[in-house]
Amino acid sequence: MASPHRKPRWRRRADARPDEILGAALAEFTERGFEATRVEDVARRAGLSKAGVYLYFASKDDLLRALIEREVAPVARGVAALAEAGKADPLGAIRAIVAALSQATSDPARFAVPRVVLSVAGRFPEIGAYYREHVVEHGLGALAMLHRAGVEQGVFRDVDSRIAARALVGPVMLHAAWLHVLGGDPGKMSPAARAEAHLDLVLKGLLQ
Amino acid sequence: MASPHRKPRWRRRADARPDEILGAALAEFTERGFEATRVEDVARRAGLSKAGVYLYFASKDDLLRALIEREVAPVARGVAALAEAGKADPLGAIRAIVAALSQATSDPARFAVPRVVLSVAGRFPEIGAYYREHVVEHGLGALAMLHRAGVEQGVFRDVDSRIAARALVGPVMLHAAWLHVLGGDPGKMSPAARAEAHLDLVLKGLLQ
DNA sequence: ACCGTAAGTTACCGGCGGGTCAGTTAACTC
DNA sequence: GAGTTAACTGACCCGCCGGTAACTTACGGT
Repeated sequence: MASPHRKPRWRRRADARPDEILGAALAEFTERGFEATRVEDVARRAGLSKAGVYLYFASKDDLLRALIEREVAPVARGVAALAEAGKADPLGAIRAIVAALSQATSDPARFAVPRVVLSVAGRFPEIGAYYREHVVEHGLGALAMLHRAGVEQGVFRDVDSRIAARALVGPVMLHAAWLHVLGGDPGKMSPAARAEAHLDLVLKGLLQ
Repeated sequence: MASPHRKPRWRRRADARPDEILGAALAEFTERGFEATRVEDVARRAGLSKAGVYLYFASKDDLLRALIEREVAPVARGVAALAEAGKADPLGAIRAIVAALSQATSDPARFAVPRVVLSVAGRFPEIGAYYREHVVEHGLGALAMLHRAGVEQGVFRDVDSRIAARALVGPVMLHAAWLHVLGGDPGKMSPAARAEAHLDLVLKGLLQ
């Protein structure tokens, strides 16, 4: 006999679906790139059918936009919080931020979004602009403010704040791109040690 | 009458074709991205038919590989030359290299190849690896050698040479990515001035 | 128990684009 | 010139994938 309590072929879970689909999309986009992943791949990984995805997102492009927006929001909040908290001790805050950034960008999963943005920005300039405004500009702006605060307290030299911000972040990002995009060998140095060595150099300078 | 000396509908130019096709491919890939450009777009821009392209390149992927290889070669030679020439005056050489890099990466055309590599490296890991070995590793290696030379001459502090190389190049590349990939506003500061300010910071340090 | 509806599914369509093929024509050789 | 070869083209093929339409099923309300 067929049990009257057989488990349903699928469940109605309208609340959870969008997040699950976006999660699957991030994973697939990271592994194969946006253009090469089929909507059906995303659907399968999220545990529903392709048409199911189209119940929540109007198009593949829309899926990408929604993904970036979702991922950007928490980063933007985190940046603002860190910057605000560090005004009293700019040097300490900068140390903490660079260390945290070095740690975060060492994790392929946490570098996934920048990776995707980098690869699709050519085809979707709005996405590039969105990411720049909400993450890059915001983050560099926060560091620049910390630098200004440090100048006023007499700890930092009075150089261009944007240059200072880039000098702090640039090498970390270069390393991450080299590692995750170009497939570089991580080597034996830990993210923390790398951050330390980098900070020492930028703070004290390269000259003898 | 139909002139017997009418100009031919096309010319046989087997020697020039490959280069022209690669040039067209670079332009199209830069404008639209690799995935979004059709082989026919490349063909049209190169002035022949789509089937003509397939006389010289086995596939679209092959076209991409050939392009990267062609573009990488001169850069690799240039790097080697600069590094060799600068051993006597490491500080001067580093100044020159950073200034030249800042200048070069400000030009969208000269940043086109890195841009394309960045965007396709996910789908073609061999291309990422190739670029890393022949350009990034090579370039950073040359800078690291200059740093070692400077340490021995007593001009530079004895820090990790790879860290030093990244600190010199990272901020410049970050700025280029911000400018050309994310669509940042160039602003009024000239590439030369930016290089100067950056060098001043990294050489003398951020601390008061 | 039985609706009504929203959440799913399966099956399909259409066109786009990578790649090929059969024929054409430029240009070199003798 | 006639013959040969290799460069080049136009027209075509076909598989893939974004998107949709028509149908089913879970499930809350009465």
